Amino acid sequence: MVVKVLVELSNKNIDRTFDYIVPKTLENDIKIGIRVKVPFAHQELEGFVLEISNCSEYNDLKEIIDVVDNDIILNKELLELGKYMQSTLLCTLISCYQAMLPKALKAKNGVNIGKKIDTYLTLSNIPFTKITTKQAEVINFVKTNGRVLKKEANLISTSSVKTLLKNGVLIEECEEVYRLKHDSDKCQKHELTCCQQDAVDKVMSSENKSDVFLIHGVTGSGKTEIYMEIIENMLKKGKSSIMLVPEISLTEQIVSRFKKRFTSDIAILHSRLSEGEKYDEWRRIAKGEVKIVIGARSAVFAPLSNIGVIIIDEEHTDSYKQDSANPKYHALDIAKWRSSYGSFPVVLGSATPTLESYARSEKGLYTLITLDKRVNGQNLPETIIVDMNKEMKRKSGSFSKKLVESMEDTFSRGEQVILLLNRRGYSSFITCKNCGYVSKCPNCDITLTYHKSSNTLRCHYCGYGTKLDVKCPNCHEEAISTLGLGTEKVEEELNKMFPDKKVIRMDYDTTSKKGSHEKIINAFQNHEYDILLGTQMIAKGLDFPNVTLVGVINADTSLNIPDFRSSETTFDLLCQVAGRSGRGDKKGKVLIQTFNPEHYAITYAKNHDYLGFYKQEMSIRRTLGYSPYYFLTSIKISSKDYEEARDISNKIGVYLKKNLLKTVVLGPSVAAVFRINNVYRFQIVLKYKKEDNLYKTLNDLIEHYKTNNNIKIDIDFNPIHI
DNA sequence: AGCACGCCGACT
DNA sequence: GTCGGCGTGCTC
Repeated sequence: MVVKVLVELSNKNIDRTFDYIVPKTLENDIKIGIRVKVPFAHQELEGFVLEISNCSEYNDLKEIIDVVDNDIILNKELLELGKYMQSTLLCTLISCYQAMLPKALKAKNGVNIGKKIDTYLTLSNIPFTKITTKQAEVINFVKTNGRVLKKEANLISTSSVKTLLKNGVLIEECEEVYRLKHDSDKCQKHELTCCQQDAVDKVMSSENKSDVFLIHGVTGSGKTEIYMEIIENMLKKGKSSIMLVPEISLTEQIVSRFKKRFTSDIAILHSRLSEGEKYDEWRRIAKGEVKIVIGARSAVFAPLSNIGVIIIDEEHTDSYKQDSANPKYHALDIAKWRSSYGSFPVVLGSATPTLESYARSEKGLYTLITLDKRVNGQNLPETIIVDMNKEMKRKSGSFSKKLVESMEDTFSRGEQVILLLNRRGYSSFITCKNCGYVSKCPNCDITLTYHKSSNTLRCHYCGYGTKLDVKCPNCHEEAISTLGLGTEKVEEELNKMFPDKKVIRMDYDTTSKKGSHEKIINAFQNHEYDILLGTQMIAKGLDFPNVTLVGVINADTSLNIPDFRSSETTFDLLCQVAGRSGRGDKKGKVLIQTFNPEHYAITYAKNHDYLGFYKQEMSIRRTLGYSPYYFLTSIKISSKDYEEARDISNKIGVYLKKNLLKTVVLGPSVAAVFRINNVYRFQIVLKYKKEDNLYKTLNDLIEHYKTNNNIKIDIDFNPIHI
């Protein structure tokens, strides 16, 4: 027996299978999709069995060392999906398979996290003759309880338990235990409105078709109830469901709503679980013990069988696209592939769909379902734009008079306030008033951010940190001062302005500890605090009925990012955060402070006018030749050697221009952040509508440079940021 | 990704 | 004369 094995190393040079002989003793354990241990280039590696055959073209085969799994890790669907990803994303096959699995199952780690096993003891019917007092105690303990944990019986006498097992008086049973506990108090489902029921019916009518639905529903229009109803309908038909939600909105709030309705049929996958917990959840899914999976991006790979629907909530969220590591996949593409593989619908939901999705629904590729009413019957909150250009002349700090007054008003009614500031840390940057020096990271081309609590300057790219010195390192004057503002500084201002009001801050720094996210939300929910101040992570999904005022301290930060999607991001963010106001039965209000009061992203957000924004942004995208009118692909070329990076980038640019005749080749230019961790980065952007030569040309490019370890070529199709 | 093989500089 | 630098190339 010969097996074709894909080893765990992700390298273009070995992005193929290698043949191994299976020793007779292991032949019975071999299945396609399990992991095996093999000798490979003077080391022992793990790899996946992708094929079984009885011969090989290669005649000097080595033997596999061992079999790692009993059960199949990659089923037929996932094996095929990986190949699809490899060919469309131009990455290594092994990286695709590894992206599908919890870390504990990536080859190599398998050994470290084993299953957690509990051992139980029961009484056999073998008669016992001679027994000691201790043994009698153990037998009695087992007899009265029927089935006991071995470790509990061991407390009486370990040696007695051992003897009784040896003599066959006791029987040992092993059971895998899952580390996550699921509560099981059922909750009543809400009565659906006609609009909601209509949406459910539409999706259910495509039950066995791989159709895509786009639910465009204003914040508070009850999309979650629709999802739950669809899932329940599928459940009744014996089908399973996957629901993707953005990582940051995967809070206990949402999860408990689902757990209460679907009890133990549900598995949760998110980054705050430990590796062991993730592995357990994955095992429950793979064994068919659950029918519903809720999770962030990678949950789209959940090994469920008989899938009825994949739902992607807040589909405009950019974290559905993996953009840091390979494979740079978009969960939506994976969902679509699985939907055509298994013939079931995909449901996308958002108050602010991506232009791409909305354009597809206009073209008839997706079925559009619009929900323009909030379920509580409330209108969307009144939104006021505050022109900070006028305010600044009064030197009023970060807060306009209007915002302060509105806050006082809200507090006087015993209601709560959410403040959004899209910038963590104390202030944006540090500068010298004497010579204009700006502190930058020594490894990256990035301005350092000041964090007051630790009195340090930190690089948000590589994590570099240094103590702040009041003396300017350039001109040696004591003239260092802070410019701009961050959450820490605003918190300080708030404490001065409203000394009797309690502020809780929620940003990357205060939520990095496990469970702190939940704690903050719960404390605010219980009105232990009056003000929730945070970065964009407060904008999504949170539901606080007592919040009637949302203030956006500075709407311009996201507007000023040099990216073609910055208007869309800003519009989305403002709509999302505005949706946090007035969710209960009280009227909500939103205040947006900005230096660009006329900007269309802000004015359309003020009027909650998605379509207006959509039309204007689409016409801009059309003139500038961006997505969704053109496809974009970014190619990053990086090297520690500046000259080599530059020269090869130029060469690649020439090569691409010669081979891609229907494509606009932009660059090479230096990447947005030219230097990160002392690696120099260049970028080429391709713009095209249809380019038949694209994959061949890029594949040849990768082939050509795959042996050069000094140069890294990174391809990102439909990048989120360029 | 590792690790060996291989061909050139400063030392016991 | 040898030890060891890391450039190139292979891994069933």
